[in-house]
Amino acid sequence: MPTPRNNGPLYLQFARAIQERIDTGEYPPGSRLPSEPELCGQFGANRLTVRQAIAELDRAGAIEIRRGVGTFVRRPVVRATIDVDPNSARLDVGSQSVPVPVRGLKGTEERAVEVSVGSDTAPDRQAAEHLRLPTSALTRIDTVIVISAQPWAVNSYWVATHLLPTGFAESTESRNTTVAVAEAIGIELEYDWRSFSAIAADIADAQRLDVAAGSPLLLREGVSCAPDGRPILYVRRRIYGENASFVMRYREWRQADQDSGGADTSG
Amino acid sequence: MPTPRNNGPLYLQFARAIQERIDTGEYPPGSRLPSEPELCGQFGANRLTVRQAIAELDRAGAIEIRRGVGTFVRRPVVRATIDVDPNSARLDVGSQSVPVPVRGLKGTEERAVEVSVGSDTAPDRQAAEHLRLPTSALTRIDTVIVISAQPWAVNSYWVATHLLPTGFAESTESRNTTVAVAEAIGIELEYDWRSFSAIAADIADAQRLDVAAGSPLLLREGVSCAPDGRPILYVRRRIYGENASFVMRYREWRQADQDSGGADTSG
DNA sequence: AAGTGGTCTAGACCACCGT
DNA sequence: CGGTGGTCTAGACCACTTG
Repeated sequence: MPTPRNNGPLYLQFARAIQERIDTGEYPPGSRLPSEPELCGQFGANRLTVRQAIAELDRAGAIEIRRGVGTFVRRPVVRATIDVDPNSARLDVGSQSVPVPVRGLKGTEERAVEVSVGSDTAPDRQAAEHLRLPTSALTRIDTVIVISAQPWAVNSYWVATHLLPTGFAESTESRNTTVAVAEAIGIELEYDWRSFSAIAADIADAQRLDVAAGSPLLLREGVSCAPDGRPILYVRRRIYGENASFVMRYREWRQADQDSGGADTSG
Repeated sequence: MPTPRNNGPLYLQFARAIQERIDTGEYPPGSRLPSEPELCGQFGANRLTVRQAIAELDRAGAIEIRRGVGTFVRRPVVRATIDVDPNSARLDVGSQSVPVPVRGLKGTEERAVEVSVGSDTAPDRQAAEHLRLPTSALTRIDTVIVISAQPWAVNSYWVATHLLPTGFAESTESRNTTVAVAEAIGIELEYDWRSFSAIAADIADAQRLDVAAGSPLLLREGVSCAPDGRPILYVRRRIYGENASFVMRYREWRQADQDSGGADTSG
């Protein structure tokens, strides 16, 4: 009996209705939403339609679904902050020392999960462009950074195959890959550039990060170069969006202009 | 006839299967996927199940669905790059001059879409904390940046209500809000800090940006302060992830160390 | 055992796009 | 017009969590 198509599809109307109940405090943070059958009754709609509305709110990050338990209004997220300091970050010494302000943070490790030579996907071609080499000349190292037994980020590194000693891949387990690469090829690496953008988790990344496909990821790409400027290493780090925030503290830099040599905490 | 629950739900198996066809080049970029009925036949499953697999790939950004036409493998995205230069960006003069390398880029404007005083949602409380004022003392200005008639970003600005002249909201149409605020309150604004992270589009942002709820957005937050360091303005800009990438060119900064006063292109 | 959310089917009708 | 994807229903069975 609801208005047919005046206000868009039913499931969006329901999603907006529930969101409004959250905004007005009718469903406060942490509280349980009515169960799916209950909402079906309230809205007079099929369960699948109601579920579509709920899925919308879930993807939007407004609610948290706990299977077998119920659906709850999400509390505001606390993100880890990582400083990006252009003055101290000029030497690329990697960045495993993520200052994550989360309880029980022990055991940070970077595990290589896959090494491929000369593969040719879209990111491979992008890497080839940045390093000015054909994809066939590159080795790609995929790793996962695990913090407190939780996958925190996935990385892909590309470097010219001829620079790497044979058997390098096997030796990189549980190590900082950037440092390992720099040592292996005997070149001190500097930042060329770094960039930030937001992407959707593809199916492979979603599996490795244990999140839903399409989840927002913070993509941090960059090239590290030799002291003479030759591009050596292309890195693509994908971090689950809620896990991190990169901060540039302009005012602090201004105040401590002559200070230098701070700890590298750039992610 | 398919294996029941050994490899996870059917729709994920189908999604992975289709993704693999894309990765192997069986479905090259730009090509049309089989229609839903065709895929139902291939997989021997219900249309809704197949659609769930397709939706997964859509959210992951692997495909593009054109209603009434078909479903296509997406071509790699070209992102606009925006330089973040800590040396030239010390004065906050706003940043409407986004150098977007997209054809037909004319007409950039920032429209105020909503002004509220003393509202008290989660972001409002965050703003209050950053500006060290109660939420009741703040005015919030929501704007949309439109480029080539396309919504490009949504912004929320918070500033102490008592600093603003009465009737300010009506005068900000089609203007750079940061500049307008700075002029209105008669204070020259500097960057205090800026941060980048990734968030999911909530329902309101999704509507304003004309994207699906849950789409990855690049969140750029920050505080601008008076020359004496007092925090004045808190900004929250949400940009559709595929639209922008913020770049820090360390090597260029190193090479041109004494140069200063470049154009402000920070988004 | 009871209640929650997760998956899947069969079938229907609609909105959009191209020809 | 025919084919595409979008929405919706009714009903079934399953997996998970809690008591």
